[in-house]
Amino acid sequence: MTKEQHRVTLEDVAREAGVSIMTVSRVMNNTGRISEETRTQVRVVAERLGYRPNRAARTLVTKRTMLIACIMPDITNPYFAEILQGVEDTAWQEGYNVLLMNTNENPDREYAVLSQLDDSTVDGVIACSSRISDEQLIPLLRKHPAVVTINRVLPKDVGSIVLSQRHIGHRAVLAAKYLYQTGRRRIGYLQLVRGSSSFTSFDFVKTLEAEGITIDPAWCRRCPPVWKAGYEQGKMLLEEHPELEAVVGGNDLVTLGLMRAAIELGRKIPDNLALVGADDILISSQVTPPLTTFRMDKYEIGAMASRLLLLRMQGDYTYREMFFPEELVIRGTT
Amino acid sequence: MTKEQHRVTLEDVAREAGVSIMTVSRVMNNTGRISEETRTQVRVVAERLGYRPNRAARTLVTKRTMLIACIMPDITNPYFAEILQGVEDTAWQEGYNVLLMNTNENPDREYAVLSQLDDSTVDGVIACSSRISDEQLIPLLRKHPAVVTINRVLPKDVGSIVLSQRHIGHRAVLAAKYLYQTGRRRIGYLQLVRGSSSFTSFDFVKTLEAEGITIDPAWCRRCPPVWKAGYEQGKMLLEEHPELEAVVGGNDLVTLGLMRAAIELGRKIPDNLALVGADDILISSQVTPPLTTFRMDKYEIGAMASRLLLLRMQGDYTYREMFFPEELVIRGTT
DNA sequence: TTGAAAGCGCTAACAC
DNA sequence: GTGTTAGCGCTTTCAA
Repeated sequence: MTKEQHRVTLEDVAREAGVSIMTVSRVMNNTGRISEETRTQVRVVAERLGYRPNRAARTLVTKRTMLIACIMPDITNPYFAEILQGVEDTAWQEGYNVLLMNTNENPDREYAVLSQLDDSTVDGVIACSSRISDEQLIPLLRKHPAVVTINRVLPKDVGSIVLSQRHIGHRAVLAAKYLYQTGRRRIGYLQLVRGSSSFTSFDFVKTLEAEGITIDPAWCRRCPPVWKAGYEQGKMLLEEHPELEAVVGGNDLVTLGLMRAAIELGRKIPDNLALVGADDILISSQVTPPLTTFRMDKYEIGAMASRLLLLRMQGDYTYREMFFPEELVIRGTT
Repeated sequence: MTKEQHRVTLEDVAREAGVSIMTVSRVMNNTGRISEETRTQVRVVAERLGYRPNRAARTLVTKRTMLIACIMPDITNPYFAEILQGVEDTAWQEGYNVLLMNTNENPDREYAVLSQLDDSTVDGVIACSSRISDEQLIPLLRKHPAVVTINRVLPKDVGSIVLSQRHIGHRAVLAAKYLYQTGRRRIGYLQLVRGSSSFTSFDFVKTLEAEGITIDPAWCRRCPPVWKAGYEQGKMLLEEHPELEAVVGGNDLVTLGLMRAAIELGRKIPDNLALVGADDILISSQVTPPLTTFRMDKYEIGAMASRLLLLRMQGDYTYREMFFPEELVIRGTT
């Protein structure tokens, strides 16, 4: 396309149609009272000239960008990809486009992204599974007119929230309890390292202790939330602690990484080692043996986040908290 | 955050700092010659007031949005997720944000998305694995100042392209030839249905015939590019044609769906049925047996698309064509 | 039902 | 080095 081409503006259409630019503007936006005659006339001319409203000009005066930002730790993690799909579909249906800000599990990048963002860029922001601390996150979110977080509790005045587990670490504890019920005693934990307050090994040990389940802190290991790290950290964990009878993973990806390592180390799953994941991604049901994990409606989590954001963008600042229950899916690894 | 809050503008900073708004503008953009003294003075005031440039206003005058659109068939397909990651990382490094337009494998939605987009919304567009026909796609792309496609050939004046196989269907043919070499004769094909010109069963049969390999068209089946469809269509294909010795899949997702169906039907892989996929997603290496498929650098494909787009956005309209070679990865299914 | 004027917040171009 | 002026293309407001 030629770069020098004059962009068709309201003025061009108005001149050509023999009306004022206000009339054209009204026709294009379906606002105000316009005679049927003028309306069609303007429509025809606009069509012929190929008129397209200039988004920046409109935004400058209306202060609405029709854009929302979605901040995600890692879109190559199927868990997040599905959530994003839900976010985007719903936003699209309501006439919004999504600015994707993938942070690659890098807290610094998340911080930079959030700092860069402002209300002249987007009308609202969805922050999914933030990897930065409340101390950093909350002040940044406060600067935005409309905010929804996924998997992060927020002061009620900052934004609405969507959660996929009752409390952080809730699934890990459920998993351990289930493993205990099935007779496993030496239960390890692959804790996700996320730059933000997460459910630590300490929390894991303490919580289970209260339930009468004893966990050796040495059975717990910190691990970045990606497959390769699960494989590497999992291998080290199993080598150092061959006595482990079971491991709970922070997400399915790391659990499957550990499972691969376990198989290479000659462990027989589930007899020799039991495994529980956390978010039921497709791959988990397809490996052998299939992974016991927690299922939740990821698409709907994303869609709900979009809906809650929409409400806020429309001026309804009621705090809302949606909880999507997780369901233990028992498969071949336990 | 209070909605009524007055946004800090250049004027506010200028007044407060006792200079003109142009001086502030220059300081904020690091353009023109400004005395060190004024510069720091302005910076301090801007900082104190929390000044943030208004993106819409800037866009209105500069005609640059600093946004690129990335149109993708399905971000829950790990193949596309990785490409998108490459696109976004590279764009981000260059100061651009990415507008994600996921079309859910729906050609109508892709058409709608592309029609809606214009140069007041984004500075450039990357269309990945378009599912609409050239007749629809090319005219829409021509309206954009800067375009790059992934996996789609384009007239040289429309945009640059990034390809992950030599020709459409190239990998399927390579796969069939490889299967033939390993002794398989009755080779089926799970052809991706994509609303756009794809490599059809007819092409598959014809091309292989020229190589001396005979394929019965009844062994070929059309299939939407998602796991579930691969499972369903795969099951029907195998039930109707138990004589099949091997199947080539249009992508890894459908091939793995078919593999699941095959296992349920009691087929032993690879002895009783051999399988070849097409894009080596993580899951393919983790299933049992691991899938023979083609490997390519998906992240780099996306990153390259961003780079080529950047060149065009900077006014270098040289047509460029990048080809990322695929590599056959032989694993347990053959 | 239509139009004129003003201005959103910024930068380009030119003056001083 | 710094300021003034003139818009970018649109919608809001008010007048006709």
